[in-house]
Amino acid sequence: MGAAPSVNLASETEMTEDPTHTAAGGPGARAPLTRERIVEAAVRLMDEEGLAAVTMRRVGRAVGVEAMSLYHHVRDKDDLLDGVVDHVMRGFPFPAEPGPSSEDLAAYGRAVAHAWRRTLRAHPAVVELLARRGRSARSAALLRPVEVALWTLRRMGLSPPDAARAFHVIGSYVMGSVVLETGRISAAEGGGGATGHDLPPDAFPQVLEALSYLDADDPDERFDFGLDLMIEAIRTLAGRSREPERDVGTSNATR
Amino acid sequence: MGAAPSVNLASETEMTEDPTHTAAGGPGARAPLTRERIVEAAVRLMDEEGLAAVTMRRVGRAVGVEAMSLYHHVRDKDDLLDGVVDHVMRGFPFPAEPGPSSEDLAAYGRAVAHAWRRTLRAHPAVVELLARRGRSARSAALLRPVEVALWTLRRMGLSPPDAARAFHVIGSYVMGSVVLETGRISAAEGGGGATGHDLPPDAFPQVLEALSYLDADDPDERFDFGLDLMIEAIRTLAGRSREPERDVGTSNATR
DNA sequence: GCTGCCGCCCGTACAGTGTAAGCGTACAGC
DNA sequence: GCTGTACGCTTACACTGTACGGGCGGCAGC
Repeated sequence: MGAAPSVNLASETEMTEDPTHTAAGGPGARAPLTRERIVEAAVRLMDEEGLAAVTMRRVGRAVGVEAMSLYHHVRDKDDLLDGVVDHVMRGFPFPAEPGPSSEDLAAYGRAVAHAWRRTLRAHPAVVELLARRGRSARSAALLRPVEVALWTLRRMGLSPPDAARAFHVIGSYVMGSVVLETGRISAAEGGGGATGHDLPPDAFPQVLEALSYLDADDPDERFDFGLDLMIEAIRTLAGRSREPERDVGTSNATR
Repeated sequence: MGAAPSVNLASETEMTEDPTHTAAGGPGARAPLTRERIVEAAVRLMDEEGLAAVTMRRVGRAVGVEAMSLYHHVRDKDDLLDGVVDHVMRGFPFPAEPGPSSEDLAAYGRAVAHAWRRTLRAHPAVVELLARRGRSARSAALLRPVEVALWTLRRMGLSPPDAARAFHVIGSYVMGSVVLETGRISAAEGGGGATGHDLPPDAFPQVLEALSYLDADDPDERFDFGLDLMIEAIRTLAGRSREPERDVGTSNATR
């Protein structure tokens, strides 16, 4: 966790926030209650109890304040959620700069994809937030990793339109795998097949068999399986795109 | 009071489903209000105004009934949403049976992926529902397309564990692409950059350029670009898997 | 006919949501 | 001292899901 709050004191969520106005009589304000503290509390709540638990009143309680007091630091709830996305993306673990060789760049691309995956899996609910707001939540913290990913694809030899396409493909894959996996997880812990109708045992044999394999597999290896596939394809595509020797970056858009 | 629905609201309403108490001479009950009608109204509401608009009261109004009356046909709201997923998946457009050749099977696989994509894009909110409930919503209507997809992969020559993996990869891609695209769409129609801070013009040049390409591209072609990539990879994987003397262990086949 | 009965629908009520409006108070500058 | 301002609190309103109880209509038995 790159941007982990060093304070880390709490260990207790809900009520631990003390009055705090007893502290120093100095010029300091009384227990700041900054926007950042609010956002951090919201992130914690989201990670621990899901997006539905992120409620103005719950967040307020977590920072020791009434709900309406939050509105002095966030415009409304959407603004708070934008702050949550921003805060999470500010923790994006950028990999170390790559070398110039094709293998280095491929490895770097893999590392960037892993960083995305790690970030999203650490806070699965942000996927829902990203899907919900789509384009409106475009903070610098969110765009920087996108920029790096696109830059990497260009460096691997893709033309601008191909880089955009490749980013969309890989991004979709990363996003979707997080959706599928965390959906699975939350359902697994959710209470042991509550709804009732278990699947009939003999219909859907393929599904039954596949489920056992999916459960047995390591999700990370499964993810790499698909990722390697795409990176390999990108390298061939790049090679084709670079055909006219030095001339990088022009045309060759449509295959 | 209860006997006079003619005076009843009817004013604005959602869309005034149907009169329900026409004629009334026959032996018929008074417009059954079956679970199916409720689910259909919920789907319509979800498609037109988003998942947040699916409210017991709103659904009730759409079928001409008070909210509490719905509870005689659905256990609770989650049950209703399960019904929504079920109803949508029952509309899955199964492609025609394939021939036995490898090309036919590949084309069939493509068609199945397209059917998934079409179904999800027609009702984008079900992605959120699937992600939220994950495993608990496993009706026959949902599992049948999964079974077909797995069956197709097996037919293409994949071993059971490879078929499971490939399904996960392609499924993630389909899911993710729908998330990205519909997120984009809903944001585009959502009100013209409401939040405020537009991105600084010169930072993130790659992002800016990529956005223009992504907007210009046809989403379906972009989707096919990634899909073909995966199907091609599957065919090689299948060929390798079916060849006994060639050891499958090359780095990404079996791990 | 009448009398129960029972499935369906409604009205009311309660806890919880986001947030608009106004009040109280502690500190800054004078 | 006084005053303006920033911040937190209280109250209030329109919503949400749903527990509870009551009423109305069509049925079986007689």
